[in-house]
Amino acid sequence: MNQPITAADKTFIALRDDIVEGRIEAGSKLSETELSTKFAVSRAVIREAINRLESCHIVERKANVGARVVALSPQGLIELYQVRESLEGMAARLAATNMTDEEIADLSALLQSHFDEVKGGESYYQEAGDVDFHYRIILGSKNKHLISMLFDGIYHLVRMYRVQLGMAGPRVTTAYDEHKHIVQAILNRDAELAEMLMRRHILYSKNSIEHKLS
Amino acid sequence: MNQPITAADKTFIALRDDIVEGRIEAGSKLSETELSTKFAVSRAVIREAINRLESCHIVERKANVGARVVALSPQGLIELYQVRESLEGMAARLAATNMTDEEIADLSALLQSHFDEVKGGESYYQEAGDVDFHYRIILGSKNKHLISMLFDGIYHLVRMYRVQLGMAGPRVTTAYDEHKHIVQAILNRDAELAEMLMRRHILYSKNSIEHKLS
DNA sequence: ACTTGCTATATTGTCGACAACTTGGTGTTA
DNA sequence: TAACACCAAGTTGTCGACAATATAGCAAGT
Repeated sequence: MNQPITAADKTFIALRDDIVEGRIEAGSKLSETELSTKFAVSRAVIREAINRLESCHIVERKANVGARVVALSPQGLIELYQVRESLEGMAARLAATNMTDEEIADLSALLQSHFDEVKGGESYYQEAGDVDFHYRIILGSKNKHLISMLFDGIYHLVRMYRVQLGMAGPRVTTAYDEHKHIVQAILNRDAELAEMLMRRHILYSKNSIEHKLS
Repeated sequence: MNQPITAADKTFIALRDDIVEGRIEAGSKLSETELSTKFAVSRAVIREAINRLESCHIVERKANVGARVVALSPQGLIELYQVRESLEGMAARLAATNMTDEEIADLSALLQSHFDEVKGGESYYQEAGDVDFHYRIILGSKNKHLISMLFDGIYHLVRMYRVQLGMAGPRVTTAYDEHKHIVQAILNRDAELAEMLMRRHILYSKNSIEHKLS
């Protein structure tokens, strides 16, 4: 799926991006016929794309009625971060035992490059870097279910909230230190601590966002 | 979806049960044409059912090649229980704050009925009761994502392992005590403890299963 | 005016046929 | 014999048409 092959793949990704980026607004109805003309594919392809979006929890469907883009709400965001805390905490725990020394070294290098950017005054410790950090740890868990749940499901939703509620990326200043401590715990193969630190990290992140929203 | 409406709903559920119960064996290929004759529906319906099975992680699909039922492995079971530990732990934590007094009372009553059964010598503290207990706590979390991930995704897979690797339900003797302590923690609104106990409970369960397998 | 029931319309669900792709086998060549 | 190209059969992907269902609007009755 990294290389979209079929028309349904491409349509799924295009539609998902349209929704996540807000070009199709949250809560709006998805008409199959309308979309099929817009994307120049048959309704079967659109239906498959919508089905996949549904399993990502990006749209909701009712039989014989149709599909709507999910509505964003503060409550929904909180629930999302609760799941993130749970899953990514476990991912950090597993990563501490399952990552190879090489992978940990790479992770350290990534962190160092972030440090250089922050120090350089660019303060360009933006979403891309943060996401990359979390990605590596999730992959490091080597747990198929964790990986797919987070990558295919949760992360696009998180991004949708980020984009549409206009949060300017993750917290720049303190997040770096938190990342550093997590890497240190993984380096020490301290699974318990890695999980705890990751959960705190996400909890702080959630609190920060809630604060911005209020 | 509780009441399957469309043909795709019914086919999805029928197919899922066939796989979980082992009537379609793990690792086997799913031919769309073959299934469409077997269930007397069009291939479109079969395709939708298979798509949904894929998002449950019950089958795996490769573009232009087809779908296979997932293969069961000790490693897969371990990964599954890691996710369960993570998610159900969080569910217990949330349940401790989000369940109503009434729901907690019902949960206590359920536990009591289990106690009566165990005491009555029937030792009929079987899967149904165990599953019911966990269901209520998951629902008590009031977290949509948690609920759907566990109900639609994880639980059918767990059941598939249970049936096909022939594990005779959950541990009868000690599980009751663990359940009791979890309920007590929820009753005390002690979220922290509830999570910890639930995680232990699932961890023990995993260890018990691993022991049986070896 | 409000409710009730029907009808018309539009949308989703299902189907069978065709197109595109993978795979295994065959034959050719070095 | 090994390697390569190609062909054939079968499977999946895509399409347009038809059937079933929901929704909005109108009409009639109280």
